[in-house]
Amino acid sequence: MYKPVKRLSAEFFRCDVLEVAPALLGKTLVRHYPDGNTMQFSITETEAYRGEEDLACHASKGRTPRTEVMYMDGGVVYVYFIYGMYWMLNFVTSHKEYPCAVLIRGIDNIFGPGKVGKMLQLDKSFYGENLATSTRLWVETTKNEPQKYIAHPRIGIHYAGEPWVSLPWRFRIVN
DNA sequence: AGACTGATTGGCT
DNA sequence: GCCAATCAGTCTT
Repeated sequence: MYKPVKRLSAEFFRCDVLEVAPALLGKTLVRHYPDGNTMQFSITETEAYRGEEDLACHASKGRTPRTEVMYMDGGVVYVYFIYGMYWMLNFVTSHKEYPCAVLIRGIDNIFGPGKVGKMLQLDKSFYGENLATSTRLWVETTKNEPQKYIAHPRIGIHYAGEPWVSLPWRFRIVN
């Protein structure tokens, strides 16, 4: 049965990041490029960062100019530049004053958040982009059923220590 | 004003 | 497994 494709509303992002992160798997990420082209990608891997108490979350160091957007209501974009090379794409979730975000680690056959950001041609101007109203980046539902996934520990956060390095907060589609 | 670090990637040992 | 590339944000002086 056909189900119309439609953009995810802000409400989709305004619940627990541990619900939103796996729910984004299989959803369609749409990018309208400056050259006029539009491309769609299926989200294949996500990772959850949850509040100041999560020592792997950037907000664990408190509210700063960089993390400010994470303290907004869910449904906006958090991008940051890292290792002098990569723009990382995150969606802010939950509600005001509870800084949580989902890192997009994989889309289609692209594995790795650095490569995702490169493919999407992200830059600082996407900081705070509203996913409900943006004309260049948003997420749509698909006609597919919810995707099966496996949860794994998060990558590249050894500095956070236990229990954060071991929590299965990375979600990956399985066939 | 200067030093350090990192939610990565790709290349080399 | 190790390490360089490369720089904004953050912390220290």
